[in-house]
Amino acid sequence: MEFHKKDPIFLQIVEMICEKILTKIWVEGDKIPSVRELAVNIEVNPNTVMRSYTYLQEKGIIQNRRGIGYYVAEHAYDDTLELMKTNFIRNDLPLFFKTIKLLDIDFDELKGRFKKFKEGKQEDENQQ
Amino acid sequence: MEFHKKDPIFLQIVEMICEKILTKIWVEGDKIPSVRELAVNIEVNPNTVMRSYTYLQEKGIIQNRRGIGYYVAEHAYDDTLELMKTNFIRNDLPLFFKTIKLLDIDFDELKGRFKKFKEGKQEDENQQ
Amino acid sequence: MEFHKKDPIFLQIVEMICEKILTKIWVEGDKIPSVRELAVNIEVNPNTVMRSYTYLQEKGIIQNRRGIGYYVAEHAYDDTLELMKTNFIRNDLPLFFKTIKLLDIDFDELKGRFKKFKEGKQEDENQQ
Amino acid sequence: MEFHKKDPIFLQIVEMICEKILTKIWVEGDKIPSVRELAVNIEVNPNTVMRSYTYLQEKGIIQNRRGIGYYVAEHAYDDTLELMKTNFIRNDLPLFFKTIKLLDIDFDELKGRFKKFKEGKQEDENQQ
DNA sequence: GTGGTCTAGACCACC
DNA sequence: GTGGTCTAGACCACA
Repeated sequence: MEFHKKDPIFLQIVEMICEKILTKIWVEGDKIPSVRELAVNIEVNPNTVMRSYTYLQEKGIIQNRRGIGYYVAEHAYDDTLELMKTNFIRNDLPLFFKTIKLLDIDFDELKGRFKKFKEGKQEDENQQ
Repeated sequence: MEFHKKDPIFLQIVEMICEKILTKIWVEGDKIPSVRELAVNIEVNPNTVMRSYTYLQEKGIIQNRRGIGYYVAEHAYDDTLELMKTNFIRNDLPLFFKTIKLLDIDFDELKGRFKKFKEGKQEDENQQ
Repeated sequence: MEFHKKDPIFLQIVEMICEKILTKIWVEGDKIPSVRELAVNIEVNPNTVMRSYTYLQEKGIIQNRRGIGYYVAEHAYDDTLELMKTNFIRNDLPLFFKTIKLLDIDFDELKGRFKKFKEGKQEDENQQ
Repeated sequence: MEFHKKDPIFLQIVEMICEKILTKIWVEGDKIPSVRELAVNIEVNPNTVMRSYTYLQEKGIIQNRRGIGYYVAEHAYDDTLELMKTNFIRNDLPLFFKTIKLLDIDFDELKGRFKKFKEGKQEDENQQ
């Protein structure tokens, strides 16, 4: 897994997990990889993965069964969607709008790009 | 000037300057405030302002005339626009699209929000 | 480490690091000293070392692994050589030639001097 | 006149004057431009020119006749040559040698370049 | 432990 | 007056 340096790594892991849940790759009740296992897979310090899991547990998206492992919690899909949506609308969107306006970018042109993006990424979707 | 703590202050200063240039408040050849002057104005340490100026000079957006001060460089407007635009398209846009798709947000609804945003900010526009 | 005062210290540190890379004392993938460690070693403020590292990172010669430290980047040797060589040919050489011509210095005599220089420095070579 | 930012401007002016003397464009006894005149010509603060003249006067290369102006001093040619030569050999040459060695540049190839340089610049020589 | 940012204050060379 | 560099020391987030 590759990380950009804009956000902390543990948040990028969180996001990766949220994606799995939103795309129904992982559904409620599924066991997710152990801290160590994931750490090895994505070549990251176990502490960092631990931090991601703790974060997600606090948000109620995953649950720990002691000695067994972490599981996708009940209502995880809805909670994740809710969490990311409010986050997006509160934080990302205003900045996004500000930039579009400042750079004088045509919103309709963006729509075209978005369509292409959706189609172009179709095949990659189930990888990884 | 107020700073959020998501980005480092010196980058927020950079952005502030870029905005001045993009909105033509500062145009090519204009002298910009001296390091110390700006530092006092926005209540920040001169080192921090210095860092912003150095950064902008490396990008070719401002230029130093020795012993005199910093000036908005030639082609600063075009360079700034270019720089921010490619940056936006390469980095922000893909992430933005990815999130919209993942959260299944309606693009046309966004357009409505954007219109409101633009109008809502109308009155601030001519302040500085 | 001793510094002359013609150039800023942080650039002398940069040069020192480039030399280590060019002489293969440090090779691609090597971890270089942490900011604090080097700062103590060469008796300089950590900020100054930080500045050197940031500079080198921008040039793509070293890379940061978050929370771990700085490493000599891929192709660092080639990049460094390339960077210094073009720099030398574009900036130093013309000035050098201009001066030699102006002072009417014999080029072949210089060659002799250079040989002596090379031999005279021979014993220092393997120190660090 | 254009200045690079490696050296202070006043030293670049000094050098420019030395060149005029070494190329015999200005010879002993010649009146050189007044501080103000030169300052206007090369678009520089008069104080800066003044500093150059003072510097040269201290070195005995130009002389001030009060109320009249500055003149190229006796033995200016020899003194300039001497001054620049020792300067070159003491400061520039060792650095130059060090770099050539580090970058593993062939000295004989340099000689070829120098020849070309000499010829290529032939026609520019008497301008300015 | 690592880097990264910031403040405060000093000193210097240059214009 | 201007920028530029450096030190000292602090604080923070991240791995």
